Amino acid sequence: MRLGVEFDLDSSLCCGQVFRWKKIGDWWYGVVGERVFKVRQKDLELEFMNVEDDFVWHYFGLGDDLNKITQCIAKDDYAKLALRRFSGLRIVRQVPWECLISFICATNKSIAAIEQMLQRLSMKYGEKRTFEGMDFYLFPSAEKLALASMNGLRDCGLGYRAKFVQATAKKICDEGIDLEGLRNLPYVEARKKLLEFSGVGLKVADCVLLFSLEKLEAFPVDVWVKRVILNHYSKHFPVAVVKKMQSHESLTCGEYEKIGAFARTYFGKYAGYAQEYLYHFERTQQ
DNA sequence: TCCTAGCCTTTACC
DNA sequence: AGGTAAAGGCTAG
Repeated sequence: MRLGVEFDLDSSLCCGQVFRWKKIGDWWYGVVGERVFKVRQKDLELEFMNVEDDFVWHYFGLGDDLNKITQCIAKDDYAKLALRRFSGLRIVRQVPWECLISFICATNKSIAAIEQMLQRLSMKYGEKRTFEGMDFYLFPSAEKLALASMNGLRDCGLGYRAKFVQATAKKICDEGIDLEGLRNLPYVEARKKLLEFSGVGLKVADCVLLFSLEKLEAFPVDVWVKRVILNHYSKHFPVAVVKKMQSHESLTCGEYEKIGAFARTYFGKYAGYAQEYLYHFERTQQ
């Protein structure tokens, strides 16, 4: 596929929004829903195998007007630096179910640990598919995880997250919840529905909204984004609020909402894109 | 209504 | 080797 738009495959898959892609040589191998396929990029050429054009177009968010988005969120020198550093990074359209479970599991875990956990879950409970002589595993269904034993889930390294995963899977099965359908709700209402799942607070909900439900105004605030705010945007907050944010590591709900409200006012309706560039930039500045 | 403290497991990295 | 930080959430008070 000849790209008529700006895109960077590596940045998009390495910025911490997805956990199950694997690079072998210059090919990225992915499992999305029932599909197992591979993708590689050479400048303006995006090459892929075992998947259709329109799926790739939608999955990698190639329909997003990145020029417009970039202009919109380039509000200051720091944001411009991050935008330039990872130009072409796009928000991927994940499968909501896998995204929900992924970020429920992500609490208090580093990215390497999250990847390992999700891989173990998939190998244990997901269907095996063979592609190019290699084994890949679909992400397990809600039915499968709802029936999984607590010890089985804990063996995958989930720890206290096991009961959240099981309860969420059960709720989806029992109530026949259509996560994809949340795309049709406005941001605040879709968020309210997500918060009803156990193991889902404001941060996890925002990740699911941004990375799978196309709510580009969602602005997930984790420890890294909090550092970005304290180090580069503190002048936009009252001194008392900044002092309180510095005093303890985890955010209160009130502080979280204040940061989100600021981000949507300051960066506009594509605040989520700003978050992803800033997050990735902060993390790679070690 | 909002905030706080204590607790929840495991992994990776230093 | 031991300590700490890691894309946090739940509950009681």
